[in-house]
Amino acid sequence: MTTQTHSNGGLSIAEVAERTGLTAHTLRYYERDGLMLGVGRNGSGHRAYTEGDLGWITLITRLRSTGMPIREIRRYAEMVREGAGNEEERLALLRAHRDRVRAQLEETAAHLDAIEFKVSYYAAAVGETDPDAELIAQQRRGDVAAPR
Amino acid sequence: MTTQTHSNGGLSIAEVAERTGLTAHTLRYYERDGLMLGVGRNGSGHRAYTEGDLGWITLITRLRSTGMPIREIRRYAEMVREGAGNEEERLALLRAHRDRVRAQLEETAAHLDAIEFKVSYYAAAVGETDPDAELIAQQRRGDVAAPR
DNA sequence: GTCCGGGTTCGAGTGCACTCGAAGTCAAGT
DNA sequence: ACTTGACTTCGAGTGCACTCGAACCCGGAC
Repeated sequence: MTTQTHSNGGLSIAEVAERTGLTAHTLRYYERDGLMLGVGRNGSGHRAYTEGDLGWITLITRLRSTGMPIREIRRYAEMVREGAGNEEERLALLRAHRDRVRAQLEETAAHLDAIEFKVSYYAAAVGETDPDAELIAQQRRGDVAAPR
Repeated sequence: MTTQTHSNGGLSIAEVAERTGLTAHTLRYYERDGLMLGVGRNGSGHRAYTEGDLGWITLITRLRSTGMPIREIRRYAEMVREGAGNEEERLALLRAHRDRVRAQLEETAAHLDAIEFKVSYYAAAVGETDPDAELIAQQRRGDVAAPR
């Protein structure tokens, strides 16, 4: 059997798992838990994902990996399922998350700085030249621009 | 009773909890789990933290909040407790973590971009002017420099 | 001398996000 | 007809990092 759903009515769970990096178990779990917008079935009762579902899963992945809890994603999914009329609420939810992510990003950057410093310390103690340490020192001094 | 340990022999667990933002429960848990370097006790058997302990807890917090698992912090603490001679191994551990944090930071930044985009989309749909969206658009165009 | 607040140890409980196993179905291949 | 393998649902189990409760102790205030 190919992993393709018959009569080309969509993507099988195995295909979606491969493309998204999630497991089939996790995809079913998300659906059970109300995170999906409604996944269709084919003649044999197998899930048939659309390209739109793929995009939605990508969004879920972004939200999850930036720390949004499952239950908040579920709330968002519920709003989307309800259809037009609650855009303001969706916007508020997304903005709140965006603000958290921004803060988290800054905090992580600060922690990273401290960790870099410690690495430099050990590199010096070990007598090994840390190529990164010198680069960072240059950036701090303004000798070179920070990358990206 | 003040929360200060008697005869000024160090900081009480309550003081450390307040200063670090961790709970007393968590501080005991970290010690039990081998994350600390050896916390002293006073005459009554109460923990008496030093300023050095404070610094170490700060490091643990940074490592934890950047995603280092407890057991890896324990490994690091063990090496520090073993004393001089394993600096190269400590360095390797820190570098590996640093690399993960760098990667994580980039990934989060990318996800944030996508979320910002979605916020702009909804802001436009709602007909509300998103002050941030315009700023970001300017940055993308190069009209203004990105902050910080 | 009794009370009280805050400390102590030990072990069990919680919340989150998966992760897995069991038992059954279904369509295609031989 | 039978086997195979990927799917289905359902519910239970796992790993991580705390988090909490119970039972006890100890030093200072009243």
